[in-house]
Amino acid sequence: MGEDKKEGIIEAALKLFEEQGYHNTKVSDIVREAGVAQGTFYLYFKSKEDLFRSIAESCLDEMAVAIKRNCSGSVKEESFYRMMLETLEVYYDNKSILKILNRHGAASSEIEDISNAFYRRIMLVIKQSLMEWGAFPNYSEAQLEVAAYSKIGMVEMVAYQYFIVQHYDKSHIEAIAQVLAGSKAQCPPKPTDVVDE
Amino acid sequence: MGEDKKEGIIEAALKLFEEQGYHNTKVSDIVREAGVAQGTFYLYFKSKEDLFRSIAESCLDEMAVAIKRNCSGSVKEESFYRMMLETLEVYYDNKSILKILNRHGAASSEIEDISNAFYRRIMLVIKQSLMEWGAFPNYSEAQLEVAAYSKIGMVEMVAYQYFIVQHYDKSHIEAIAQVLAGSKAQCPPKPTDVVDE
Amino acid sequence: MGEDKKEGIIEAALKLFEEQGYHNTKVSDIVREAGVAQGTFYLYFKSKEDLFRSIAESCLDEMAVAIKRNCSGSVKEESFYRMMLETLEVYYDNKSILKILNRHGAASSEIEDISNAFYRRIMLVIKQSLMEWGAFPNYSEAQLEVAAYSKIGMVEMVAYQYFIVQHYDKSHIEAIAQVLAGSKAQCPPKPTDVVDE
Amino acid sequence: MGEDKKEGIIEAALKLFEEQGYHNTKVSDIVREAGVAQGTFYLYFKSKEDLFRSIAESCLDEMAVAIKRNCSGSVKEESFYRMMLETLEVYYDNKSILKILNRHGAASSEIEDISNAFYRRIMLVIKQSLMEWGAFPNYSEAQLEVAAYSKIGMVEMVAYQYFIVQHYDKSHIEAIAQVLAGSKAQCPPKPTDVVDE
DNA sequence: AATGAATGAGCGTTCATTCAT
DNA sequence: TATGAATGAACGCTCATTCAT
Repeated sequence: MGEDKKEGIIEAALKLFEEQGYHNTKVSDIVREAGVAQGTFYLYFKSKEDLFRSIAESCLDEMAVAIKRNCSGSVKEESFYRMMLETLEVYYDNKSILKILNRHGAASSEIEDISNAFYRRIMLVIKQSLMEWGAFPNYSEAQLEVAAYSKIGMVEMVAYQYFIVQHYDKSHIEAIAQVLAGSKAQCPPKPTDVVDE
Repeated sequence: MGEDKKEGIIEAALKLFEEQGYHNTKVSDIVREAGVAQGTFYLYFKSKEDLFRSIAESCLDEMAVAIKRNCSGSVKEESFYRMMLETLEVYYDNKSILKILNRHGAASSEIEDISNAFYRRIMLVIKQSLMEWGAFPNYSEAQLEVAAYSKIGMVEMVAYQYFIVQHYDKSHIEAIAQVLAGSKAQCPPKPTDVVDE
Repeated sequence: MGEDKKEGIIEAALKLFEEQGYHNTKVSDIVREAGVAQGTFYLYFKSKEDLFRSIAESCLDEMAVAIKRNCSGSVKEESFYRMMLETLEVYYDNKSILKILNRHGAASSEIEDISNAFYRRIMLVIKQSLMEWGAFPNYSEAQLEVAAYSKIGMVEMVAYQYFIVQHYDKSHIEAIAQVLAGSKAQCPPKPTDVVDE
Repeated sequence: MGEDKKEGIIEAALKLFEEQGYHNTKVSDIVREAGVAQGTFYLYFKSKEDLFRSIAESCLDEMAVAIKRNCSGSVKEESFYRMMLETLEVYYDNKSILKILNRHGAASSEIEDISNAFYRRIMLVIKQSLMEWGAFPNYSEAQLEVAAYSKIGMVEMVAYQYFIVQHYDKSHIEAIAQVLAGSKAQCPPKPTDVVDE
């Protein structure tokens, strides 16, 4: 039953942080949303920032694990397209944390560190794949890292622009991945029922 | 004379926002740093957020103008490399605002809108260039937009990782641009005196 | 068996109150120290203050009884010296409660009343003795009371200064009592290994 | 005008601390009593405890100065009687702080230190006088210190019992001092209009 | 224009107490 | 009797903003 409450607090916080950002969300908002008392919050988290750190940590870890699982070892023909696709899907599934961190910032240097560690982790996965594929045979390690970071940047920016700013749903992922992979497949036009706000 | 004070406040704020973020910087910090009185702040800015908006607006506008100037019309051989290089340089010169927005977030939906408008503006510049170059002759408008956003994502991520997280100086810009442009030139090894923290 | 737990709580509280004072000691500290659950506390005490009252009451009562026993009826030569000595010993043996009340206060008017009643009780014992000894044959009742209170003040201040502030051990009690009694016996020099802090 | 507010806060705090004790007095009580805003409090004091420390420090310092001024150098016939009288008067005039510290405790180890330093300071003044008077020619330094502390204890206890618990007014000071000095003068009976509570 | 003392709404956190098991 | 998760009222403190000078 205790873990139920903890889960409820995390879910409430995730929702509110996404909607209004970390600084605009009060602990009182979170506990009201979660249906628990003010004091209950502090049974499970040392502080509001501790909650955020905990959420960021677990979400980013989950993302890193998923990306690693999806992107490693697949040395097939369309490898790069698949990597983009799988990574986009992970970003889609975790757009809450993406939105929170991108729109509202890290809120503390500890969370910043966690975020930076996340990027480094993904970068290493991608660098590893690039090496295994022999994609850039004459690149140095340092160059491969730049290339890997640039792939992350591509995915993150389009994920942010299309999933968050423009509210695209999952049906466009493949078309977007094809563009990122350099393929020429048709990218469907922006749906008319989805308006930028 | 009044404009001197306004400039002083802006500079102080830019410095402090970069060092500690928007939410950790108090108006009292800004006026102390600027050497003016508390009340003077409100002669020039409606609120703390108004100051941030004003800073974000002008910095991003400056960046957009610089990128447009540097990236438009240059239909030469190494066009894409030049675009990456020029854009990286603009990012380097404006790494303060980049750091503030990436690390600490937008702090209000108005600033978010400004930020999104900035990306859209840059995207249009790049899309225009891609069209002029005939880089992707059979891409639809929508696909070109995805491609353009992905370029911005590349630049922004590497600019963040190398200029901000790893404190690279300007001397590495060309090498990084070459990787982003897909060139094979040697990327200089990470300087030993610069450590990731 | 329940009384074991009650005793444990009282001992834990006495220890913690002495170390950190009443206000700095949480009920959760006490139950942790006593090794019982939070709720158990309220089986034995109405409230945290009720516990303190209970402790103060029983300690002060014990002291009053001891002082009365030691100081009454002994109409011998060195009467006054013996009174000072015996009282100092009682204070020494109860320096915990002395420290709590002197350093950290009464914490409620009820406890204040208990403390005041204690002093009045001791005062009456001493007044009685003074009368029996004929120490101040021409003093009025009121004057004897002032004299009695002044004796208590003497003992309490030196007990506080030497037993609590300066951590003197029992071996100096006689020397101190001699000074209080106006005797000329040698007061041993302050031990060098005990430093005022 | 700023110092007016600071004074107002100090006076309000002194009054409320005396009436209800440090822990029962909220900052909101103090500012309401002083007629200033909540934030104004923190213009003049770092914290609630800082205010208490500041009050304790200045009151005790004032007392120490007054006692030293009154008790030093007067090597006349009735020296000891005068010392008791003057000291009682200082205690009477500062019964607020006496009441606060005795009834409600020191509230922090820093304030405890200030209090202990006060006692030591007074003790040294009294010891000095005892030496100058040749009151105890064959006492060691250590014995003189015990004697000095015992004098302070006498005064403090009777001051507490008569000025605070029993609300005696200034008219009884001389009679009390005579008893403390060992004189035989008549101590007036307890006034009937003043009741112990 | 410039000042800086004053404001007060608002928030994160604590902790004595309760109650279902 | 014993537990310990849950409660919620209460408080110290912050800081963006105002305004009399």
